[in-house]
Amino acid sequence: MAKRVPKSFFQRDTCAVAQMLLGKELVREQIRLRITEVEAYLPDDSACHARSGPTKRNAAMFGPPGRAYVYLCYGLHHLLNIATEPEGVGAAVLIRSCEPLTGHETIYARREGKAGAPKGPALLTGPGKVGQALGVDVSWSGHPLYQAGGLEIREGPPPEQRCIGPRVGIGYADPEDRDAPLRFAIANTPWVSQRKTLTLV
DNA sequence: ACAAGGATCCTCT
DNA sequence: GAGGATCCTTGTT
Repeated sequence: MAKRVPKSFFQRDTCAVAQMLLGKELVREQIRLRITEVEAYLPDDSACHARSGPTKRNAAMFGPPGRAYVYLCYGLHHLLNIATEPEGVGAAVLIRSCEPLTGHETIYARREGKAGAPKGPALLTGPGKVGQALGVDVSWSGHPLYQAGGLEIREGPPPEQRCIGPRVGIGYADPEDRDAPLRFAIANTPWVSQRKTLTLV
């Protein structure tokens, strides 16, 4: 298995971390997911949860880089983020989509709803689905992703080509933040949500 | 103490 | 393409 991404990887510009996360692997127990789509949430960003300063919910965003920030969205979806920037600065990268590499049985079991787990990319293209597949919840906020145990990020082959576009679901943000090209995805893969809004880089 | 709204997903038309 | 589910967080009174 590939080695873990070191702590130093996360201590740099949030946009750089977001783009370099494409192709890396999220590993928990027997599940391995290739990261295919991410979004950057920056300091001084009206779309970022940290925009109003630290709170009980977003505290992990202000913590040291390389740790998980998991929060509950719409009362039912657990969204996985990775804290970036030095301690005291509120910024993070949201994991939007993944391609399953191993652990399909567990993923299917966790994603199974009334109609069963969907076949194909609908299985994991969306941040709520990724959180569900990995079995994370808000208690994972603050968990280090650069050390053994629990949830880890490991090296993987970088994408040959990338896509870029505006972020999803942030209509409440200021126009300049709402339209900022801070969403990154691997090109030429079906494991990406909302592909039509993306353009090749 | 209260009201408002959300970094989504799924189903139905 | 549109709407409901569902409940916690946040800012305000």
